[in-house]
Amino acid sequence: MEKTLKRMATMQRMQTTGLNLFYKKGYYNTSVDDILKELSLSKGAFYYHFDSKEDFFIQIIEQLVVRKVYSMLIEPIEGHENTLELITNCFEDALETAVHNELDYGFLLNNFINEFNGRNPEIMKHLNEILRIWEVTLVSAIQRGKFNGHIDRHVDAEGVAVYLMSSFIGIRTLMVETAPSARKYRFMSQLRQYFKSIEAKSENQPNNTSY
Amino acid sequence: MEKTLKRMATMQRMQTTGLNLFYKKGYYNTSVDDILKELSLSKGAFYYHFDSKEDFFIQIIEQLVVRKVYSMLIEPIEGHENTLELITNCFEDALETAVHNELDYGFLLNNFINEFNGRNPEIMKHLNEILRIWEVTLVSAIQRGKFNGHIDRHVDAEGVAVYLMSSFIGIRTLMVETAPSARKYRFMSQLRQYFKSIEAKSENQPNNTSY
DNA sequence: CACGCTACCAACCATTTGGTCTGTTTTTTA
DNA sequence: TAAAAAACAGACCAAATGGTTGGTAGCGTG
Repeated sequence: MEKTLKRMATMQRMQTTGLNLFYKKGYYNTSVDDILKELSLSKGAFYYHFDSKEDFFIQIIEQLVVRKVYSMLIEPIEGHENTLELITNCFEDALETAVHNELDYGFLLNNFINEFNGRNPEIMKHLNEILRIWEVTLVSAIQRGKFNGHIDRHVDAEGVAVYLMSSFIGIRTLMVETAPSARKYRFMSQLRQYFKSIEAKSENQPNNTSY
Repeated sequence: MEKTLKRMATMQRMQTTGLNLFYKKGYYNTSVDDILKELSLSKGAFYYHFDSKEDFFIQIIEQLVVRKVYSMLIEPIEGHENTLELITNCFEDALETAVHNELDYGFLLNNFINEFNGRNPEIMKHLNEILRIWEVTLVSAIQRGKFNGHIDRHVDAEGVAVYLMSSFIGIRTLMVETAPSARKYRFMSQLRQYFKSIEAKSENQPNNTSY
């Protein structure tokens, strides 16, 4: 049964360095030969494992990009503690990782979305799906927060989610070339300011009583 | 003296359709021939007027992109009225334009920045300069607001500016493929919510008395 | 009207691109 | 251990790319 073991190993190697190069130089600006050169592999190997460059990239999205986004932005906010604190810490961690990343080219998802927008519907389908999951996760986190009494009952969960996604996408772009650490700090301060404005008013205590 | 009139006319034609195509398909994914075909011009014409594709694009930035950003995001917030209202209206208008644009590929600046980030320092210099001007304009607008008593004295002008830029860049990406109108509406609602949290407390009336 | 200069044409070039194809090595299976 | 299948090598191809070059309409000026 494990005859596919070597196959999977080389496929993963290809996908890993493929993603790195696509992230660094962009999809259209990275040739298949570029990836192969870095791996000391031949064209034959590549087209033995993948149908085309596009097929290759879609598999990268499904295998690697999805997981990165999950571990970075989805799972950290799925807990049942104070929602706003979870999101704050999640963003803080994600941005801190970016600061310490020597070679940062911005938010993976944002870069690819911008590259394929209106150009490759097939790939956009996959990228939009990831965005959708992120949005759903945020919305339900906010709603949990409202239910738990941490967030004001009147806030629009969808609105907050869109606003959070927007600001995150944007700050990742702004952090690439100019003062990433300072910008991260300023961003987080304002995020906390914003969160204060949607918190449940202090007189309404969290209704932990309902448990 | 006006013997250069025809020259400038064709150069502008080239730049206009060039920008449209670069915006639509991306810089690296648009060939010089693509632009020439749309104009029914030849290679000779192009390289008679411009040194290279890169030189061509830099001139486009200086001639067209800068002006678009100015009229869209800079000038509308340079007035002396209530700053937060100015910014709100400015964003509202900019996003509304995007909603009604049949073929919207996102925020021009964001698309190009993502494409050239860490790849073409020469072009990034120009794009970062535009961002810098936008930031400076926002910061001084916030400071005017603090001075005029519309904005709380304790807010960090730099922080607000970065936060505003982030969210704007991000929402433009999110508005491209999915429910632009709804997302714009939600975004604007949350922006107003955020602005309320940095407004001067109502007990401190705007110090129009100082005039 | 001839001269010269601007603005443009179009064939051409070297290189790179995604992809194919034939063959060789390596591994599994009988 | 031999045959069969899997994994890979690398030469090859057509199309596309940014850029070059020699030539030529058209037009203002002497």
